[in-house]
Amino acid sequence: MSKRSDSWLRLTHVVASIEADLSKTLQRKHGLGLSDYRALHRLSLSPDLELRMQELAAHLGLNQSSVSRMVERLERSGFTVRDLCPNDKRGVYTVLTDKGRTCLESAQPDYEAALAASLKDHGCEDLLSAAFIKAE
Amino acid sequence: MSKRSDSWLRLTHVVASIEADLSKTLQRKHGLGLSDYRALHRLSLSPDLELRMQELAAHLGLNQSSVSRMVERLERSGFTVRDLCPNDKRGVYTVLTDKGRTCLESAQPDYEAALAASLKDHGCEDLLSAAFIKAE
DNA sequence: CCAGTCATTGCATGGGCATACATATGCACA
DNA sequence: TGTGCATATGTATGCCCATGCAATGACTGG
Repeated sequence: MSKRSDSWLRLTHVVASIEADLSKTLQRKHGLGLSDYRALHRLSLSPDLELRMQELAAHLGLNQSSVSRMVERLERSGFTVRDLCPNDKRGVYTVLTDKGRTCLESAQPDYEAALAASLKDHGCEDLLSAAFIKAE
Repeated sequence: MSKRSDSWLRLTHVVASIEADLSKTLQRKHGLGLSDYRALHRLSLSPDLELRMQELAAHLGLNQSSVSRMVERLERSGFTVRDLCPNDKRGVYTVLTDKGRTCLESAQPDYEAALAASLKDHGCEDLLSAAFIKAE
């Protein structure tokens, strides 16, 4: 009955479907999960190519423990290294490696392309502009 | 750089956050998962309060196997019962029980309220209307 | 009899919550 | 001033859950 929850359902389906597309593309072409890709991306935007776990978690919208394990994955793949924070011995920096940067750069075009294609596939080419008309 | 992927990221974060809110509300107040709630809802819309696994999967945007296990959960809680399809012995109907209908009816107002509140919290009160301006 | 369809099941994965542990910080009190 | 304790913060780990994929088994229809 509620128009609102009905629209919400549609929106979530579309978003989930597109996210799945992106995830599969990244996995297939680069062996990278969606969160992993986004983590690399975030790191690449950071001045020193490094972020603390919490910052990463906040940026990605993930739980702190999930990030801890994600970083473990990234580190196993050689895309990042952990670096102890000198000032605060509790803190841990995750630093993007050259390999990580290279991987990101190779994945980025595929990600962008897949996003554009998937949006189009779902007839949502103007969803993003519509969604953020008034955002800031 | 890409404005598109940037907006997409924002959108996914908002959606994920709201979905998490909804999920927690349902879990806390009714012991129901988000997919479970939506399954009950779909079933309630069906003429005979029943759907086959595949139909349910399609409606929910979930994998067939996920639905199979979800129905297992619902059945354990007494919200649905399985019913063999007479014409096609491969098929299985999932039928909403009275208990299931009751549970859904009690959860529905909370779901709607939580959705409205969460949308508001995220400053997305007009996201839905914006998103579907041109949809049909 | 064979190809396609439906549901279930084994397995792997990513995520969250609660907890543990190390460190930091602030505060009370002598 | 300094010491010690309580509390807060940062990360890692154990556990559980929902989901997807692939394989299986039952059945259908040509």
